[in-house]
Amino acid sequence: MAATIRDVAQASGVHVSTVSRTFSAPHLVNAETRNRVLAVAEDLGYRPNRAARALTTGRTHNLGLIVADIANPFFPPLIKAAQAHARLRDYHVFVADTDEDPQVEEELIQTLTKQVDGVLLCSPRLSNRVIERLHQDVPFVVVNRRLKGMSTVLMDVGHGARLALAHLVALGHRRIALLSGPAGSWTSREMADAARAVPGIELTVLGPNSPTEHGGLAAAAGVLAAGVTAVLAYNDLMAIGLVEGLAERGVEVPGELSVVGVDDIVPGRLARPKLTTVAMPTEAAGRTAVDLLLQLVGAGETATPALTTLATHLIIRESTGPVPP
Amino acid sequence: MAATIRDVAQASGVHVSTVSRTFSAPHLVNAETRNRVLAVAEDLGYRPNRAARALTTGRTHNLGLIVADIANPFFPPLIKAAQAHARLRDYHVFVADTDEDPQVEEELIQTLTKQVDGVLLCSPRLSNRVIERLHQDVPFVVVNRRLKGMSTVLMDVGHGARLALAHLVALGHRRIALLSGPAGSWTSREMADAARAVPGIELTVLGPNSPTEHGGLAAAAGVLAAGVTAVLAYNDLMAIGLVEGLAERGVEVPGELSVVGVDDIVPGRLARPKLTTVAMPTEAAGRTAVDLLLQLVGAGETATPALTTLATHLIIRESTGPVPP
DNA sequence: GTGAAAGCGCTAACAC
DNA sequence: GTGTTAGCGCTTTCAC
Repeated sequence: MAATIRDVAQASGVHVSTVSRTFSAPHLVNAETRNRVLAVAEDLGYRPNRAARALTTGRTHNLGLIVADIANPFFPPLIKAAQAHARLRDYHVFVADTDEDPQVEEELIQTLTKQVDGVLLCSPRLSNRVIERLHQDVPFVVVNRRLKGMSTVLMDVGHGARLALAHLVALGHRRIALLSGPAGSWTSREMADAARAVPGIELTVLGPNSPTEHGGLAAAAGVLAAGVTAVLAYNDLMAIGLVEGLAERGVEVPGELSVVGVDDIVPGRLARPKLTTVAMPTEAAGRTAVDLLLQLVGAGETATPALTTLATHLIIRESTGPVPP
Repeated sequence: MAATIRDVAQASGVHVSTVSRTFSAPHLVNAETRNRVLAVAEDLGYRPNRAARALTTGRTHNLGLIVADIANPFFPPLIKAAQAHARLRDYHVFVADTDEDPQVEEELIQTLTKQVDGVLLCSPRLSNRVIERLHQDVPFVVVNRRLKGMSTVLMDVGHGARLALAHLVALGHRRIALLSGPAGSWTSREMADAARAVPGIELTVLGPNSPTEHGGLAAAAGVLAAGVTAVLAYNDLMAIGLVEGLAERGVEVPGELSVVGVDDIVPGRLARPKLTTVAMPTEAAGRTAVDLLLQLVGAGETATPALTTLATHLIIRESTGPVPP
């Protein structure tokens, strides 16, 4: 059985409140007493119970981080950056995976709510209504989704899509397909809006698709049927799957069809042809999100939501080339 | 402000204990009363506070999962399998990343201890001594590390190494290098032990190396200096980095040198040449670990540690070939 | 079937 | 500088 504050109090001949102070407000206790308490605590292997502490203070010093799919290489750099950044500020980050399921997402948020001081919501799939309701119970920072009244970190994927399309147009492409992502994805809608506004191209929007390798693989037939010469995919995973699907059908990339992804994940750099992609500032997003969240947590009721938009850029590699004759 | 049990009690004209029972032992309360309480709770948006509940019951219904590096594609499938498996049993899994830092690992375990019912330790880097000490405060299941007195899930990487080596020997290789992993890795030691026992080969052990793409890249020079014709790397990431490093030096794989990885991660399948590798049963490991942990949690003090060893197998792809003449 | 009361481990006034 | 006391949100005897 782990030692409690009472055991330490008893063993060191002081009262529990003194032990409590020794840990949460050391300067308020006599150096001599403090040392004795500390020694006894060490001896008994006592560690303050954070959950119990949270019950009275209302502060857990934990943050929750919810992602749709840990297996998507897009998220780990964001997670790691957030964790490292939070740790410097004496906060711990607990990650949970929703498996792209809104129901699970809601359940996880509910569970986390009382065990953390704030939640980082990455690319949520939940409806605005539900998010707003859940928001009443715990501070949120939302990444890659625009929600009024909530602190938000956006990656400027609209700009990224324009860069990608400009690159394709410069290579001579006119008939271009956009492989959209999951329903409910802000990023996907943002890309589509940006793409539709680009003049001089004939855009076909295909989707929604699963934001995975398999989603891209499954989309290959539709892409060929659409009669386009270039494709902008919702993300790199989908782009990689598409390239595979095309290869299976004997279609060469970039010889016969150009493909651009979004995210700049590691596998995109490893695949052949190396993937041309819109790079997303995932690490900066993780750090910024933690900053905004801690700001909210510190401010309490008076918190003012903030919006940060992070820049994206295009990385040209091998999966794009001139339009075939 | 979130509603508490007291708000619900007041609003539905019953006492808190009845509300409590409605949620934790519904069969003990009159159907009519129960429905009224449920309706009021729903109305007020009441959710039982799990942290407070845990304080009295000693059960949080949360599990902690500690990994060295979320960004290593080896872990996500294990994490996802564990989460899915746990959810079916009404448990939530919180993931934390140690960044390969034993100090951080210890800190995270300390923090998690009181907020979860048990911890899944994947490929821990901590010393046995420290793990044993921490184990006194919370049930552990350890994955890929052998610790007496603790429930353990092992992947039979020794057997995998033998399969890989046999494959290389069959291709004519005799001078083979083993790129070992991080210090403190059970997997790495296990591979080395198995490899050293294989007769008829001349083994060079190189390392320790960082279990990342960069680690493999950095090892390329040493591999060439060793004058071997084939390499077995600690994991796929390292193997991929090695292939890159060799390519930079104009050495072709598998033409001039054969490379085998371990793990069977997605990027290994995407890279060119496609990586020959020892497949690890990561998903089964995640599920098994949760089972063992829940068994421990349910048993309380009387828990008996169990050991499960999971089989590995070899996947031959393109990064291995006959020894050059 | 429901109420009353004690208590989980801790903090935070308030006394002294 | 330290002790006393109440209470965070909940469960769990024990009465009734």
